[in-house]
Amino acid sequence: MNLEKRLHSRGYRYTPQREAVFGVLKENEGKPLSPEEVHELACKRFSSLGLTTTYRSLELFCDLGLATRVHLHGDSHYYEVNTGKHHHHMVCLSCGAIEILEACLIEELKERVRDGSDFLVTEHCMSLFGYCPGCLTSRKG
Amino acid sequence: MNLEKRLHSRGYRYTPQREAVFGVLKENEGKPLSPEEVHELACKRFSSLGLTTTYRSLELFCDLGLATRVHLHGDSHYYEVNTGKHHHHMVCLSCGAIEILEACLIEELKERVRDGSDFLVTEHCMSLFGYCPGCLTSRKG
DNA sequence: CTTATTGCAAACCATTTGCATCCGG
DNA sequence: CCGGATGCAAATGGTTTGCAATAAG
Repeated sequence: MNLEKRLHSRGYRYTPQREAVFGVLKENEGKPLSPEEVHELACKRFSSLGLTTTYRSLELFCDLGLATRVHLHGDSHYYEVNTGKHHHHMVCLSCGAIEILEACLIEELKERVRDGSDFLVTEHCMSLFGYCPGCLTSRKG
Repeated sequence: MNLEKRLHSRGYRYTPQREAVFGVLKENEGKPLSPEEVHELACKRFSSLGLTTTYRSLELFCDLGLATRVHLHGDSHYYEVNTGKHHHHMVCLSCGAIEILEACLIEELKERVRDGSDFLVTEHCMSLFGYCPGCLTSRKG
């Protein structure tokens, strides 16, 4: 289902601003972007796009399940198009590069939680930090 | 080693403000606190403590390895005294309660990363979200 | 005495909100 | 046309910074 139908099916309007923001997310699948970055890129598609609208669109897409918030070390938020594929991220502490990590041991961990307490786990977030291949080699260089 | 010696050994001064802030962290071992919360509690020990000083003390303690930043879903930072015991947190989405989770599968995950890419993992953060035993039972009624 | 530390006020910066205008349906 | 959506400007809230006064060693 495309963006227009998704929006209409939930009673929202299909606007060029939303199209621009969503287009940027899709084009950067797997690369978490800050609202600022999204705005800058989306302005190339719809030049008069306001930053406020960018924020509001990103939140809306999260509500609709079209995008997800990514929680990294930093303070600002990041957003990614929701592909349905569960994954985490590895962030390079040197250059800031972000790699996708498909491995996730949450199911095993949930088992342990279930055994150890009555807490019901419904969500989780995890990020790994370290050094990417590029920074490792140039450092040794 | 106590706080006074730790500070002096690194050339910092031992002040009642720092003592108050550190005391609050120690007293709340295992319970991540926001700077605001730390400030409020520390004021009971040193009433004229400024919020700015609280922020600066918390950062200093992290640098000295006496405290650690905790990364939860929310936007504000949390701090915890550093006990040396690695652990994560489970946050209740209903009442906000935070439970300590000692289980951690990072070593297994590092193995997988090592096999799958050249990324060198040095740090990680993880938080689980869900519902605590109390909220689960009261919800069922 | 010397200078790190403190507390205040002001600056900062990402994000949110109020509101008049605009435009999708 | 009508109400949701937009963009601007102003407000917000957590955090940081500048600076003169203070106090640790």
